[in-house]
Formats: sequence, C-alpha cells, structure tokens
Amino acid sequence: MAAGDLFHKQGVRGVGVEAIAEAAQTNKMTLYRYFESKDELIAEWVRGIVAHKEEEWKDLAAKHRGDPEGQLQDWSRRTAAKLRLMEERGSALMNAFAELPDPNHPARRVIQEYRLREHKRVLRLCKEAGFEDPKFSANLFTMLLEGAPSCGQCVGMRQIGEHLVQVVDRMVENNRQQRNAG
Amino acid sequence: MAAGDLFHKQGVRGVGVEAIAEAAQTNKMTLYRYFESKDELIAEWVRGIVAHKEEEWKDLAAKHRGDPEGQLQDWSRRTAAKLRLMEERGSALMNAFAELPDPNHPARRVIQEYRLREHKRVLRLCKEAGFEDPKFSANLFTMLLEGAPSCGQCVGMRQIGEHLVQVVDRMVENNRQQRNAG
DNA sequence: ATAGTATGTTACCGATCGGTAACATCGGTA
DNA sequence: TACCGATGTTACCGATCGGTAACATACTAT
Repeated sequence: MAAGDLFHKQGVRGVGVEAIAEAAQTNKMTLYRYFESKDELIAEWVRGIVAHKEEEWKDLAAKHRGDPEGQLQDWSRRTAAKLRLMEERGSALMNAFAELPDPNHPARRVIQEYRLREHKRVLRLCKEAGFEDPKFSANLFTMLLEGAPSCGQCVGMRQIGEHLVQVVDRMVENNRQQRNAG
Repeated sequence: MAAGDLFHKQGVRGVGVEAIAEAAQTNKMTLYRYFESKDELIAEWVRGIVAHKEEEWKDLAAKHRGDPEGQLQDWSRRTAAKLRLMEERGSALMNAFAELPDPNHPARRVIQEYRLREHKRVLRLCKEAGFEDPKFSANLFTMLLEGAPSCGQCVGMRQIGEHLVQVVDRMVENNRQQRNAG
C-alpha cells in the first residue's frame, strides 16, 4: 500500500480519501468497495505495520533463541536502522496514535494493543535475562524505544540510533557483570 | 485559556472553532477579533505552554545554581509530577506536533524551536556536570523525557514517573563516582 | 460471442468547517 | 443624556470532506 506514505507524511487526518485513492493508483469508488470507511482504511494500514513488526519479533526470537539479552540488543539495532530511514517525521504508529484521540477508533485500538504486547514482550525478556529489577528495566527500554524517533527529530536520526544501541548495550553489559558478581 | 483542555483531549485538528469559543465562554466572532486564524490560535496556545516551561527552567536554574546535576534531577522530578496529572492522553506538545505535519505551521515552529532549546540546555548541563560523553548523556536524557509520556500510556503514568526519576538519579550517581575515581 | 464480474467515471449529497458581514446589545465615560 | 468601544447574535459563504448512486467500461471464462 503506497498510500501509507501519504498517511505518514501528511497525517491520517490531513489526507483525504481522494488523495489516498490516487496514491493507490485507483479511485475513491473502488476504495470504498474494499473498505467500509476511511477509519477502517486507516486501521487496515496500521494493521499492516503492526503485522510487519510482529514478524520482526518472530525473526528476533528465532535468531536469538534462549538469548534474551541478544534479542534486546538486536531489537535496538533494528530500531536504529529504521530510524535512519525515517528522517523528518517520526514514528508512523505514534503519530497516528496522537492524531486519533477517540479511544474507540479501530486504528487506535490496534496500536494500543500492539504497544501493550510489545511492552509485555520486553518485560518478559528482561525477566529471562535476569535483570535485577525487570519492571524498571523494561520501562527503561520502552521509554528509550519510544523516545528515540521523537528525539531523533531534534538531533538527527543517525546519532540517536547510535546512542540508542550504545545505551542498550551498556544495560546488557551491566546486567552480565551484576549477574556474574551476584 | 480553558480551551487548551479541548485541544489536548480532542486534538488540535479534532476540535472546531465553535467549540473553542464555547469553552472560552465567548463566541466565534469575538475569538476572531483577537486571533487572525485558527492556526494562530493554536500557535498562541502552544506559546503559552512553552512560556510556562521556560519559566520552570528559570526556576530550576535559580534553585540549583551551579549544580547542573541537581537541575537534571529536579527536572526529572518535575516531569514525573506532571506525568501523574496527565493520564490517558500524552504530552500536549508532542501530540500537537504529530498533528501538524506542515513544517511552516506557526505552532509547529514554536514547538520545534522549544525542543531544540531544551535539548541544548540539557546538553549544556551534561557538559557542566562533567559527564564522560555529554552528547550521549544528553540524548539519553531527552529520549527518556520524551519517551516517558508515551510509555506512560501503556504502563501507567505513576510507575513511569518513578522509574524516570530513578534512572536519572542513577545516571547522576554513576557520573559522580566516575568523576571522583577519574 | 456472451454473460458476469471488477473497475473506472461523473456527479452529487449532506455535513462540517474556517471565516465573515451586518446588526443588536451592553457597559462605561463625559 | 449622548456616545463609543467591546462583545454577542444570527445568518451566511465557499470550500472540503466522507460517502454513494448511476452508469460506462474493461477483462475473463466458458
């Protein structure tokens, strides 16, 4: 769906259905034969992004089976890689979330549910990795991951990506030392 | 301006001028005698928020003169206190920023300029505090500060506030030890 | 060829929105 | 009293937007 670029660049509320259809190389009528409303269209776009992220989590678990620390590190690296391709406008999900205040909006629900799943996953990884205070570490990770795209708009995505990777590496390193010492 | 609550809760694009006037206990006509457009109205609202934050920075500098670490810690505590009053919808500034993709929108410019100032200030404090890698630490702080309201929507603002304070305290503590050892 | 399905086109509806004109009203001042 | 500036009221404009009806066209399968 190439119309996703429009959603990301102009915001889901700032782009009209006609423009979406044009970007998808079709027209409004055909669009409405596949999606029952613009809100559902937005939700479907969001579902695509979320599905892609879920697949990446699967990848992650497969590549670092039994290595939760490796998963956390790799996730930070993947995030940094995406940051580099982001430039200007931040996270598509977070922006859409901010644009849709209605708690019952289908797209917002999809985003919120994904965030909860992601945070739970991070928390589980922190527990498995034997972090001293898993809740604390998980919240720390999530704050960093969600703050990065926003902060990157200020100081540049490349730099923020590098520092994100660095800090996660340090956290993991500290945990290893702590674990071996304890 | 009580209409600010509307902007925050429903989003700047989701609230009409009529509703704004009603919330301000006046009418549309009078509103347009003071603001030349809705965009300027939004910008003015944002300027108010930014001005308030600037005053807090002044307070901070006055209360912890010559103590950059104390300033960073206090700022994290103030942020945590605000998080507790936030619940549900996140940062007003960040949401507005996400809602206004146009780089020339007056409100967006105000927000972006403030973010740059804030990051510069944090960077300066990190330098003054003698952090080993001030750029790195400043980016870390900013990621945490900007990620907190977002992450708080997932795990609760109270918890995220506490953990934000904790991690900043640890960073400062580590820096003190590093500095004394080095 | 023919029938059936998916897609394109045009025009339109109703609602909402930002913004304005014209006029009525009120409050203070001299 | 007479006046004047600020505010309220109503009605409206033009534009845009989400969504639909009706009809035309193209493609595919048998």
